[in-house]
Amino acid sequence: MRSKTFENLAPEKQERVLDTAVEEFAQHGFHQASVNRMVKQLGIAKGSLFKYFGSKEGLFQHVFEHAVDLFKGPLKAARNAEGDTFDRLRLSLMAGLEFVQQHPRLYRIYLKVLFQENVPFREPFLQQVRGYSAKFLRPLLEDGMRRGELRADLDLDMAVFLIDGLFDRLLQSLTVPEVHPALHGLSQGDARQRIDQLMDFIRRALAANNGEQHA
Amino acid sequence: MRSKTFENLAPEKQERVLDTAVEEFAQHGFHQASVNRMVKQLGIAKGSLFKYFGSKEGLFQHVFEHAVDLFKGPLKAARNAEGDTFDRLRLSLMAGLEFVQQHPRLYRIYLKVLFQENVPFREPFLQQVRGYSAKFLRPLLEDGMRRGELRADLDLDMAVFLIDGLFDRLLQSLTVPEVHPALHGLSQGDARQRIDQLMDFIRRALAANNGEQHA
Amino acid sequence: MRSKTFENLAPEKQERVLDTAVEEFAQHGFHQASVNRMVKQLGIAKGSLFKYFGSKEGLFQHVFEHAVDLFKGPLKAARNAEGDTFDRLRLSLMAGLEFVQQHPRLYRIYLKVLFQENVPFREPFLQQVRGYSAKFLRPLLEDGMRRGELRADLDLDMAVFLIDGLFDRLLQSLTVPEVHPALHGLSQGDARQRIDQLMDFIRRALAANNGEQHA
Amino acid sequence: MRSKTFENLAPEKQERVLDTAVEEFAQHGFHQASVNRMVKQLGIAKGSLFKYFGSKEGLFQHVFEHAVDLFKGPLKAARNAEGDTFDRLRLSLMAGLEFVQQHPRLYRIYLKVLFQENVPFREPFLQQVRGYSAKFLRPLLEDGMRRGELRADLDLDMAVFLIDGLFDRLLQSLTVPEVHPALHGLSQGDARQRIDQLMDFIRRALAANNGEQHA
DNA sequence: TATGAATGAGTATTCATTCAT
DNA sequence: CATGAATGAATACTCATTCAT
Repeated sequence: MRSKTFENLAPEKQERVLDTAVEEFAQHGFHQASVNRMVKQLGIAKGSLFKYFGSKEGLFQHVFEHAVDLFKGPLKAARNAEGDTFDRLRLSLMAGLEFVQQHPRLYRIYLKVLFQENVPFREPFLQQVRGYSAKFLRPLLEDGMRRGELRADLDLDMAVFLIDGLFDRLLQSLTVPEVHPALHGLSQGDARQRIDQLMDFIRRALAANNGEQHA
Repeated sequence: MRSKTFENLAPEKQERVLDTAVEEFAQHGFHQASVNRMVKQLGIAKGSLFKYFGSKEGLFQHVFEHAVDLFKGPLKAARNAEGDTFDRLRLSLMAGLEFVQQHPRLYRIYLKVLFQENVPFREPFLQQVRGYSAKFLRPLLEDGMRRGELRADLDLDMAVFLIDGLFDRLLQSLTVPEVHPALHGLSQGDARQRIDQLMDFIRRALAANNGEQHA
Repeated sequence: MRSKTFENLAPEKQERVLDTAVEEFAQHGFHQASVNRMVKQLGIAKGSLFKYFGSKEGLFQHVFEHAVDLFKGPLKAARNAEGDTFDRLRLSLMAGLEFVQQHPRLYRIYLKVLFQENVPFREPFLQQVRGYSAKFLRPLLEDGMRRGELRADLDLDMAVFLIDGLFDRLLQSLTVPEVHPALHGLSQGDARQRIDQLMDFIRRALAANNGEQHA
Repeated sequence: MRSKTFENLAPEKQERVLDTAVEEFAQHGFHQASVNRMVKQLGIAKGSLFKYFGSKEGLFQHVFEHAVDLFKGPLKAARNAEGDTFDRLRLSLMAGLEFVQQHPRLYRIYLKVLFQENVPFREPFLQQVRGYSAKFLRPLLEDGMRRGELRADLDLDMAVFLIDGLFDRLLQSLTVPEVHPALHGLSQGDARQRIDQLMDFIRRALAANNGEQHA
């Protein structure tokens, strides 16, 4: 969707456009976001933005692709992590936390899209994120079972669901004020403690030996 | 907000109006919902709807209050449930499941409101729902600790957060297609099996004796 | 326009309806007045008001006729006043002042109608008020000329215009805040003084002997 | 309030828009004026008018400012006039007359605003017009007293009120049909005669020597 | 290539009036 | 006779999109 016109722009201008769009979409979601506000904020002509992206939808897609690109880094790092299954899970959670802390607006956009129907690129957007579970979490757990670190009777679907859900919820709680005010805005140390507690829960629920080595 | 005019209407008409509004809000959320579409769908004059509720906001509030009323029943049933802590947790989850299965659109509205800012009555709406954890889940867990059914070293905040998050996620997965397609639309039996698996996780993570009696 | 239905009402109810209408029209003028507000204020059904008067216009006409009726009394008193021309002019001004002080809302309605086109019954309304000059002021001045109390070279049209305009302006200034704040809300004594000053002006301008006997 | 968009328009289009707005506001007053009618009359899109002025209120403000600008010219001319106090008063009346004859619709708007509450910019609007008396008429009369052309016992407040009221009334009568049909639409010569008569009245009422030099 | 004026279908909301009960 | 639910054309205003300059 993004035209060559946009790619020919000075990189810093491209960045400014992207940043403004991210801010607007994060604050208002797709439908309530206003192209008027964006061009006003940017100080460029309305026609220009449409030349760059064709439509509001195209602009949104650009933001989406950018977010996916940014997410690839931490994911790859987590994928290559070493240690036992739980160590690697913990690292992937930390990677997620780092991402949402560095890109809170992208995370907000994702959360807004989650339950907003009629948002363009919603399906590919969500599939991409779900790909995390399918392509990363599941293999990790399969590996954990092969190694005997996880209970042999574990239902993989359900384990993926459990971890995915808990991780997601914890990230929301730690970063988005309105979901669980109680856990929001913890200090670095407290956040780490919550993460440890969560990992403890997961170990107890999933580990082969009831997580006793953990004590 | 709801005027006497509306209360004087024939009950079946009240129901039709409510149903149409629920459908519209569930599909589009508050801002994208269109009063025009609603009156067209209902076949009534635009002025009538505004006579009934004063404003789009008033109509939304009516829907919200209706939802809260509907939710009180299952909640009360769950509150009075007997058995050990895990039995009671399970029953409350079943109550939640029954509610979202019978009123999937109300659940969708709630989910849309969660991450939509600028929605009227958002705060009271969410507080009402959060009240579930605060007034119901927490006392239940406290009771479980007193009885010695839960680990003595359990952090209550975290336990509430964990269960609340998992229950919410499971309900989403079982009822809202776009969140976790894999778990959506299971047969009754399969859904029950998923619930059992989830309860097993929770027991392992929380029970005093590592849930061994469960085996 | 006023139906028999209305005339059959209990007099105190008739009065309440009239009073509410006067208040609404005085506050908002004809177009901005709201029938909704009136029936709400009155606690009667909307249909009833329309039964009584047929339309908003009919209600306005009723108010108008009521105002004219009320105005007849002071006018008659002023007409029968004794003394020289200037004494009688002064008494008619005092009569006008008393009227607008006792019925400020009716006066406000008149002022709103003055420059509001598209107001029903505007022409008859204004003609009725103008009748004051034509039927009362002009004969009084004619009489004054016959008696030799007024300059023989006086242009009657212009004299009527002058007095009418000044009286009207003074009443506005003394009773309606927004026209001439400087003169509004004077004490009884000060208002009387202003009236004396005005009469002095008029005597100087109109009297046969330059108003010297006045000193 | 007026946007750059409007200022960038071709001057003749700006004029057409302004003219249409003046016509609409003069005919109907602020509240009854219809933006729909204006754009229909202009043959432009509804959105355009709102781009130009932001709101109906903004459009009204533009008209108001335009009127004030137009009024500055005649006022300055009157201020610099020479001659005795009455000559200068007469010239200022002539200036007013010329203005209302050239811009009758602006004068109608002013008259409508006078007794219409809830009109935006009403207070500044009226203050601006009242400024005429405060800044122009009063100094002129003070000067007249210093020169000994006016009676020494004159109450200035009252004199300002008198002249202001009479001038206003005369302008209304000469230009707005519904106020005093008798004086409306006079020929140029007749109008001039009326003005002379009015000035004669004023001289008699205010002059030091009872206006005898006038005979 | 950038601009920004123009568009027009869309939004929520109001209100005098009608008429079946 | 009184009621008040129903009407629908009207209101001011928004906004993504187009296109001539």
